[in-house]
Amino acid sequence: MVLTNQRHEILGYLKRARRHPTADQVYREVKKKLPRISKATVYNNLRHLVEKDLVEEVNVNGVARFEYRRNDHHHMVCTNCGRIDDIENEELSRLMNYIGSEIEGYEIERSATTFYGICRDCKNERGSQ
Amino acid sequence: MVLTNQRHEILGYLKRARRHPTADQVYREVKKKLPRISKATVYNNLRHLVEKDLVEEVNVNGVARFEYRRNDHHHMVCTNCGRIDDIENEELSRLMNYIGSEIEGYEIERSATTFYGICRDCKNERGSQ
DNA sequence: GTACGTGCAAATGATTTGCGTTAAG
DNA sequence: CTTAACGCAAATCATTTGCACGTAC
Repeated sequence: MVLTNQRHEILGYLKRARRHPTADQVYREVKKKLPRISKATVYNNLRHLVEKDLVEEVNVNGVARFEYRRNDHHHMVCTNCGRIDDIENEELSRLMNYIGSEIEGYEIERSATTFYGICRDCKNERGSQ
Repeated sequence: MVLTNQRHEILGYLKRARRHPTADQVYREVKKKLPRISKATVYNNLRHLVEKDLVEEVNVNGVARFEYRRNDHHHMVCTNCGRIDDIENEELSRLMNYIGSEIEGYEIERSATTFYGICRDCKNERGSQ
């Protein structure tokens, strides 16, 4: 893989990011370091990094979000503010892998579990209104 | 809810459809019965039906797909042809509900599990090439 | 009669692509 | 050197919106 400056900065930013940024957010952030970078380059690189399994893509409401690949985990999406949190649950991961291996006909490559709800911050805000 | 002809046909089509059609597929099919229907009407109604919980929306690769709401179930998406199949697994449903109820802070409303892989048809096609 | 729904066309927003130029290995 | 990657602008695709007209109840 050709390690360009652009690719390096994009991956670096994702490594640091706690949240799950959209392509546009990655673009804005990386632009601070590399002001001449184009949006197309960000999109191309994100796709590339996902293909190389260095980055994970999570699709929420039709918008792609990205995160540096780490342990097997699941997602919680706040339906109010759009925030995503990671959760780990070994029992769930184990069951998913087991089911994946048992499905007739299909050859499962991966799986994703997402919980939707209201995050603590949004719940508090609502309560205090 | 105002039950217009358009809404009736859209819901009727989804009830019959075995697959999980996109908005465009719904449009094309319903157009056969109601040639003057517009795409906007299809989109508006699909959104409406989802809000009313009569229809379920599944987002795959950034494209919305729809299905008439039935039992709690999960999805398998073929990464080759895009086909979606439903699977039921009580143990998984039970565990998901349990985890959802236990997550600190979040107030979970729903959850979704999707398996990605190669379906039987695509596997056979590849094998015979 | 009135609010809600429809059809059309235009707008939006995310993502992709074509192409001439640049830089990594 | 040579191929992959870049930057830019234009294109594409799914979805939404504004508005004048029509229809369910």
